[in-house]
Amino acid sequence: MPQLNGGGGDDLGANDEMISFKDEGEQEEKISENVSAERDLDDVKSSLVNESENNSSSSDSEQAERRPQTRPDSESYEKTRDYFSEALRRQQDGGFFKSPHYPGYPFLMIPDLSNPYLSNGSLSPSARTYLQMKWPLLDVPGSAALKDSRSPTPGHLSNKVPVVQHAHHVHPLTPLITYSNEHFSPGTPPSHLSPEILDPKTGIPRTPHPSELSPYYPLSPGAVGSIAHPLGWLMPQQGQPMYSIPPGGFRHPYPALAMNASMSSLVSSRFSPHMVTPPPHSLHQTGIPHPAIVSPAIKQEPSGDNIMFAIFCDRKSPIPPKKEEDKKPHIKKPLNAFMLYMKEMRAKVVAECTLKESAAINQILGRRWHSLSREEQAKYYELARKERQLHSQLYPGWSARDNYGKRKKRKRENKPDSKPEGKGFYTFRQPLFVLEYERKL
DNA sequence: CATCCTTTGAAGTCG
DNA sequence: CGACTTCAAAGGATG
Repeated sequence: MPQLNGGGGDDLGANDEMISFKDEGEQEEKISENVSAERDLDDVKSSLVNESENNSSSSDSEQAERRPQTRPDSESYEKTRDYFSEALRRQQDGGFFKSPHYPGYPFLMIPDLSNPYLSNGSLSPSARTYLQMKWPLLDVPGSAALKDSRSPTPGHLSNKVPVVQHAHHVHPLTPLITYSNEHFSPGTPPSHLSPEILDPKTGIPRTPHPSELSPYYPLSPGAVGSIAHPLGWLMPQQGQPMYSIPPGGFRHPYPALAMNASMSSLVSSRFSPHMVTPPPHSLHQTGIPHPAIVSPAIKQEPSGDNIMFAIFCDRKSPIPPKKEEDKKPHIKKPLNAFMLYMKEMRAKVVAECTLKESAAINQILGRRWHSLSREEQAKYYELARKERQLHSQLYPGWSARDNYGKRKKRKRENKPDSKPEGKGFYTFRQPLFVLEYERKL
């Protein structure tokens, strides 16, 4: 549950500098309301999840009262609905299932796990996107998959989970960006955040060339086309998947049967049974790991190259299978709402300023997080809730305890407000960076 | 090269 | 049960 700010939302002010720029920063149009609404916001945070489970949207009148300036959301929502329509149309046309131009990026058209509808009856944007992005590397079993990119329904495309293929010449993101960051970035978003590829010089959206679609996942020789990360908008930095893929990761311990069982409960009747039941022969190829699985044999965050190496060199994995089996793969924690928000917004903040230090970026994002409206935050809480839900379904036995203490993180001996050596840089300079950035906005 | 920094939230441990 | 700790992401800084 969201932690409440005991002091009326001053948790951001871990130090005095933070407090000082808290009042003069970005989004001035929100500040006045934030002062009064922040506590309210905090108060309601704790109820967001449960509330969203029962009624994914809060009172319209209340929202209108609280956030009159969030009206642009309706615009973006309209666009979102356009995406929906397009996605639905293509789905009905079978476009997603044909011509897997991006065979490595099936979209998981798993409907909302619990509450896909907003109060107005519309499908929750996050509900639709959530699972599309869940397994960004799903179904990239090997080069064969790529070579078989023309197959309408390739056998390797395991149907353990609903898999949606992109039509030719359709940007994998375009029809399926269901909730965008438009309301966060009214201006021209960075190309890596945008569902469209923007010309770096003109900023004009253009049709991405396949070779441009995936700067994150270099293809192995012989691979056909590049793969655009369906979560590129959400994880624009490295194009890393929500969860990393272990080397040889498609032999991961995640039991396909368990996945079938669990996923089937997530799959609505919208999906034909053939999508759910995978051909047995594909199991070993596409024993699709949830991206949360990270082999202990590698660093937690493999580069895109490593990922692709893992993908394309599955059988040539340098890690002996037995050794791999011995070591329990590292299953990451599901991301919480703020982490999801950070993933989505980080690149935008980075693009808007020269800062690259994550600590500074995170400070900005933390402030922005607090400036979000209730419904904006609710979107991420809902997303995080589904994240946890799916995670628990995928890894029934997993517990956060499994990762507890694994980092051998050196415990901070100092209190947060004290100034341990080595923290000086951040303690004194980072807020200035942030302040500078805030002033620019 | 491992860890720190920094953020919020979830979930763990501990008294 | 409340307080505290750890880990999720990120990447530059630091030792």
